[in-house]
Amino acid sequence: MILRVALDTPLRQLFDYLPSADAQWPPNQWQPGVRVRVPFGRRSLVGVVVEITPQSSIAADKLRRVLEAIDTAPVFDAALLELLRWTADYYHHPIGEVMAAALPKLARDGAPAFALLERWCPSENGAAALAAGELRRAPRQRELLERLASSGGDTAPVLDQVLPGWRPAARALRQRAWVEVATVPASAGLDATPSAAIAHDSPHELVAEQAAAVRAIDAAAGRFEPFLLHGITGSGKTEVYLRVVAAALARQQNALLLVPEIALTPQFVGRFAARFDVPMAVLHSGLTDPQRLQAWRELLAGRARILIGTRSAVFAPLMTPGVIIIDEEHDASFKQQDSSFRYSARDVAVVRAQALAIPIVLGSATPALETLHNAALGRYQRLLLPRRAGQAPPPTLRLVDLRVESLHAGLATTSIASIEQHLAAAGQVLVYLNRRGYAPTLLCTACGWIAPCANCDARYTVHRGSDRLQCHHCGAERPLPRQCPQCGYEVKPVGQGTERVDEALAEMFPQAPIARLDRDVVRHAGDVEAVVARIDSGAARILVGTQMVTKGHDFPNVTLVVVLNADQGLFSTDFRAAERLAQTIVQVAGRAGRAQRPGEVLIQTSYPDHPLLQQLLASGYDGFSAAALAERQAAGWPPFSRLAALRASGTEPMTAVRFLAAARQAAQPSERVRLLGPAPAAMAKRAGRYHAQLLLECVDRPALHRFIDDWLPQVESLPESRAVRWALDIDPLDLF
DNA sequence: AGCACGCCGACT
DNA sequence: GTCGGCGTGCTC
Repeated sequence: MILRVALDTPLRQLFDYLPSADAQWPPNQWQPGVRVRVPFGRRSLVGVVVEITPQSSIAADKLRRVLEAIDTAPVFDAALLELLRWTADYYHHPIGEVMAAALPKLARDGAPAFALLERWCPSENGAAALAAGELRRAPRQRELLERLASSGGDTAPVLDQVLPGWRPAARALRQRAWVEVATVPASAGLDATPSAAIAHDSPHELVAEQAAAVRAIDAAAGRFEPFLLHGITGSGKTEVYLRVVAAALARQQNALLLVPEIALTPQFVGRFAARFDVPMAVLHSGLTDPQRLQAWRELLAGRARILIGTRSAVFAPLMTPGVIIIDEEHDASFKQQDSSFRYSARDVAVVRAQALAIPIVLGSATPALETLHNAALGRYQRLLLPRRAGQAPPPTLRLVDLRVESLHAGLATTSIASIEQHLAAAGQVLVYLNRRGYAPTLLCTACGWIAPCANCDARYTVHRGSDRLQCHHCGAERPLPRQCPQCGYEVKPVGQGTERVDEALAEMFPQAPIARLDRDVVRHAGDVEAVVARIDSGAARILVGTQMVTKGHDFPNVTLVVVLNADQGLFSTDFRAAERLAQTIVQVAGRAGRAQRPGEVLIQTSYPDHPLLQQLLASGYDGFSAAALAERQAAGWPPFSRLAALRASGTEPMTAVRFLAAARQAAQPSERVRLLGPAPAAMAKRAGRYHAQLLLECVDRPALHRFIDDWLPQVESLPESRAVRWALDIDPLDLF
C-alpha cells in the first residue's frame, strides 16, 4: 500500500510513502485527507494524504516510511479535497502549497485537529497516601489530592476555576507519583464557547423585491444555482442574506459568508449574532495563529453553524453547508495578489457550491462585468433590488469642470460652496480622495528636484503627521527635509492627500469638526468603528477618506459627497480601470442621502466630456456596464476571452524581461493562444526589484489551460528562471 | 522552498 | 592556512 502525499513545497507533484510501521494504524485506517509527518530529504514535513494506491512508480528502494499519522480522521473531507485538487489544477499551482493555504499555520505545522486538555487523576499510591493521612504539612497538595480523589480526575481549566494556583501543588504530587496527568481531546461541550447574545433582533419587513429574492434563493435549496443579488446601496442586501441563512439553519444546514476585508467582519458578525443564537466562527488575517486554529477546530468539529470570513475562508472545513454568500463580489480583495498562489475566492466559491450542490449568492451594488456577463448568459440568475429601503431617493450626480474652476487645496469653488450649503442645512459631507498622506510629491521650488524613492520608480509622499517622507510602494521612510538636498533652496509639498484636504477644510470651515478615514489613522481593530461613530453621532460633520469610506459603512446623514480626483482611472492602460472607477464612484455616491434627505454627489474632473463619466451620469452603473461590456467584446478582452499573466521580477533591470522572453521562446506556437510581451511593468522598479510580465490570451479557456499545462514544465526548467522570482496569474485582475 | 555539497576570495 | 560567498542538484 502506497500513500500519495501533498507536501508544502513548490514542486508540482505528490510524493509516495509507505505507511508507518505503527501497529495502531492498520492499513484500513489510512484515509485521504489525513495529515502525516514524513521524512523529506533531510528534514521532516507535515503533509496531507491525497491518494492511497496499491503501487508506486518510484523505485522501491527510494520509498520511505511515514513517520507518524497526525489525524485519526480526515481534516479535508472528500469534497474539500476534490476542491483543492481542482484549485491546484485551475491555477496551475503546486498542490502542496494549495493545501497549505487551506490550513491555519499551526495546523500546517502539525497542531492536533482538536484542542487537547490536561487531565489530572490521583494514582493508586496517591489514594493510599491520602487515606494514610499523609500530606498533613502540605495543605495545598492535600486539598488538590482530595479534590481529585473525590472527582476522580479533572481537566486543567476546571482546576483553574476551583483551585486557582494549583499548578505547584500538582507538580509536587506528580513528583511523588501520587497523581498522573494525561492529555485528552476536549470533547464537544467542554470547551464550547457559550453563545454570546440571545437573538433579539427581529427580522425587518421585506420589500417585494427582497421577498422575491429570498423566495428564489430558498427555492434553490439542495441544488447548485448561482444568484447575482444586484442591489443598489441601501437596498437591504444584508437582510436578504440573513433570511437566506435563517432558512439554511432551519434546514439543519450551515452557511458561509465571504466578505472582502477584515474591516467588514465586525458589522456582519454583529448583525448575525443579533439575529441568530447559534455558534459562529470568524476567519480573517487579523486573528492570531491560536485564534485561527481555534476557529478552524470549531468548524472541523461541526460546532460552528455560520462562518464569516475573508478570502482564505473559502477553503475552510464546513459541515453540511447549505448556502454560500459572497458580499461585494466585485471587490478585488477576493483575488489573492501578494503570494504566488493567486486564486479568486469568489470563483473558487462558485466551484465549491457547484460540487456541494447548493445555491451561492453573489451580492453587489456594482457587480463585476464578468458576473453581469454570466447573468446575461443565464448562467447566474439575476435578482434585482432597485429601491432603497425607507424610500430614500437616489442621489443626484453632477460633474464639476475643473478646467473652468479655481482650486483651493484640490477643492473647486463650486464644491466649496456646496459644502458650505450642506453644512448650513445641518447635513454631513463626505470628501473622497484616493490618496493618503499630505501631498504626493515634495518639490524644490528652485531646481525642480522631486524627492525620489531609491528603491522604486516612484516619489516619496509627504506625511505631515509623522513629519516624514514615505514611499507607498515599498514602505521606505525618511525624515522630511527642510531644504532641497541638491541646491539647498526651499522645498514645498505639491498636490493633495487626505491629510492636506483635512487641514484645508479645517481652515475653511472652522466650525465643522472633521473626521479622517484612511490607513494612516486606522491602526488597530476598532479604529474604523471609532471614526464611524464620530460621524454617526454627529460629533464630526465632514468625513475625508480614501477607498476605505466606500466599503460597507453607511453614513445616513451624509447629504453631500465630493469626489476630488476621478481622472486617475480615465486614461489607464489597464482595460479594467474604467470598471474600477465606475464601481468606486457608484459605491462612494451610495453613501449619500440614505436617510430621508436627498443626497448630492459632485465629481470633480478635467474631462467632463469623457464617455465613461457621461455614461455613468446618464444611465448609471447599468448603462455603464452595458457599454463597457460591448467595448470588451469588440476588443476581445475578458469575459470574452481568457487571460493568464506570467509575472517575473529580478534584482537586475533586465533579468525578468530576459526570463520572460526565454519563456515565450520555449512555448509551442499555438494558433489559438496569443502571447503579448514581455513588457516591463508600468512602474518597473518596485522595492528594489524590476518587474515585467508576459500576457497570454485565448478565447477558449480549456485551450488556454492545455497550453499552460504543456508550457509550464519548460518554463520551470529554464536556466533564466534562476535569476528571477516568477508566478503565473490565472485570470489576472490588473495588468501593468 | 530548504538544505547540502562544492569550489574560489578576505581574514584570524 | 580557514570561514563563507552563492551556483547547482535533490527531495518519494
